[in-house]
Amino acid sequence: MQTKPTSFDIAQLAGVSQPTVSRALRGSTTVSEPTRKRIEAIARQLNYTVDKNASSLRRQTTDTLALLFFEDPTPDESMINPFFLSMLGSITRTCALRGYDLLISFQQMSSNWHVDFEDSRKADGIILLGYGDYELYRARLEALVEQGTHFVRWGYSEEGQPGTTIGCDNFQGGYVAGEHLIAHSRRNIAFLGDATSRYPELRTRYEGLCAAMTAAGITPDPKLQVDAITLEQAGFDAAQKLIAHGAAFDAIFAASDLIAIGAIRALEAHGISVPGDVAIIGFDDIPAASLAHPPLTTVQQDYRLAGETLVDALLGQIRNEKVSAAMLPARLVVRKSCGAA
Amino acid sequence: MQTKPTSFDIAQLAGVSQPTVSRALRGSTTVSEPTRKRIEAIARQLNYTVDKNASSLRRQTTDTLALLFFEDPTPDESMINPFFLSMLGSITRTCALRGYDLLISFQQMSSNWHVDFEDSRKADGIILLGYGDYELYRARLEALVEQGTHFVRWGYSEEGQPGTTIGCDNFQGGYVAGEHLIAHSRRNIAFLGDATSRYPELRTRYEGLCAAMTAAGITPDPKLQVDAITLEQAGFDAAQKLIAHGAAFDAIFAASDLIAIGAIRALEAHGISVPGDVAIIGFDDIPAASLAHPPLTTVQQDYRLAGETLVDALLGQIRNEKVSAAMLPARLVVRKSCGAA
DNA sequence: AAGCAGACGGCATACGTATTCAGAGGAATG
DNA sequence: CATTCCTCTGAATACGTATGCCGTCTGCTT
Repeated sequence: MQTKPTSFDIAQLAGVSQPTVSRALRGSTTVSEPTRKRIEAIARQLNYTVDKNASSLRRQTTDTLALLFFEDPTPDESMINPFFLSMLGSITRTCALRGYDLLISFQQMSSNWHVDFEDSRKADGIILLGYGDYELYRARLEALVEQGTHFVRWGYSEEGQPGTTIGCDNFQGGYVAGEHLIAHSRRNIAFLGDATSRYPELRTRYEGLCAAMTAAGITPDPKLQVDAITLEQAGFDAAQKLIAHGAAFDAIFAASDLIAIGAIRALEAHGISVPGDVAIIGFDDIPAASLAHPPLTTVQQDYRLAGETLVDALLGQIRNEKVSAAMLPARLVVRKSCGAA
Repeated sequence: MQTKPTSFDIAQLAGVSQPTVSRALRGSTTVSEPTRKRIEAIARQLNYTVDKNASSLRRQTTDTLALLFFEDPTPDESMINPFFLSMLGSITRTCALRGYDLLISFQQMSSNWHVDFEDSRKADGIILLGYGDYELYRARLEALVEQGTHFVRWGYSEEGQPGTTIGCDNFQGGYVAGEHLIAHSRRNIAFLGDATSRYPELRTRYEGLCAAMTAAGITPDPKLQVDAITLEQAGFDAAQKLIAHGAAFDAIFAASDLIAIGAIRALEAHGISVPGDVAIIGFDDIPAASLAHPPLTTVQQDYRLAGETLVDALLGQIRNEKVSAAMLPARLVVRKSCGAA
């Protein structure tokens, strides 16, 4: 068995024509029961599998999706946001269930990924995963739309935005975090995370927090907000800056778990106890959150549902269905770092 | 521009034949400089990309590798060994550098993955990633070899094993961990990790530890070895068992960081201080290791080199070069949990 | 002036599958 | 018994690219 068997080989052995083999194996069309059985038996015996390339070429569809990670400040691929890694598992799983293969790629923002997948018929559609400077790639998204490329994005969802976006309800997540802290008598809540338009997801979390504070009659103090991107080191630095600034605070809401973990490290270095002096809540519920010390209370994004929703939205779009943006709920997971029971 | 441009379209516009276009874009063969320039200009202008399926079909090669994760005790894809996730980044990166796409798939051991990739010409070769019951899939590996499928495996490397295996020097890793603990006056070193033949990687780490102890004149105590697979909960349980057993120990070498982290949790629950009462060293250097409390001293596997080596070995095999197994060095990363400066 | 090599590029075809069209045979119907 | 209508299957072809083979034209040699 040096050379891979083709549908012709099977046809010959079964005493039928190649098209009949194709029909029999592909199901649907009219092939008599005995013929089909015979063909299937021979196919199994020869270990036959349909040649993916020939099939894709003929059908003009690949049954493959492409997953594109891109992250702005990632010099090293080891620093991929752990939350995205969790989602990866869910996405591959959903793809497999739906009968699709998954092509994966990490990209620099600068590369011309937008030409590279559906154009060359490597994939039927693209899933975009990554935070980053939104304005930088908005033009590219628009190009994708114009080009008729199928894609969905994870992230911040906004009116009039190109393409379909699936995201977590960042505002609500920030709100429940704020509520919880306030309910446990914290009043001076700091926010560590970028509040500029570069990272709309993070800013929205901040807005949720502010809304919760305002609702409780507390005025958010702009001095208690420090920019940080989603890296542990950024969290550390931001907390340093916050402390150095001198404004009093009894709680921190971090825009991500990594930031929170970095912040804890900084607080600890300054002899500030968590949650005694300062309560902390993170965002994402990455695997490391429960390992942190103290275990991190955090706003959980349902990566499982997220992956599933992304894949199904993309498949819907490929089938030319009307697909709309979706906002997934966020849920508070209470552990030790917030000082609640 | 509704329909994707083909090499015919370009040919027509350039006033040449389709084969000339193919030759011009593919490089190598004889096409005059001006013609090539002209063709390239038109191609760029039309946003032309080679149809991957047609090209693969014609050339009988896909320029795609498949990455197969499989893990024995993984009910949930979120529990993928973090070390493998780190490696994923390195593998995708190397693939991209080498001009290959990467197809990714998580598999149950029970599925018939071995038929599914190279057979159907989805990929030119397969990278196998995952610990697990070795005997269970040895037969499948042999089938792959017989079938002439190109593949490389990450893991335990043994004489007479089917296929090419790249792995970390687990023995040496265990040895340096042992040496370090002994050098810091720990004598009663426990090992948490499976020492059966089901997980040869873990057992080899244990053997390395034992060798170091023996070299220092210490006789390893079998009572201080408790089976555990690479999960945090397993580490917790194993440590519980170790404590309950009553034998004295002043150090733990855990077969993986997850086990170590679980063990720390168990020790802490029993009021045993780390590293005061018990020093701990893990294995892998997963991202969470440095976040653990105390930060975990661990034997680092170079995931970066590992991914690169895997990809290059596979590509070598595909090019029919003689590829041999490789053993990558392990390196001790000293943090707080071992009690050294 | 005739021959010849070499550079360039076209023709034909193959890769393996899926689908359209049409035809053969049989059953059903009048 | 003739006609119609299915049911099943084969012949032909298209998908888009890459490559072996061969022709042509230029320019150079003798």
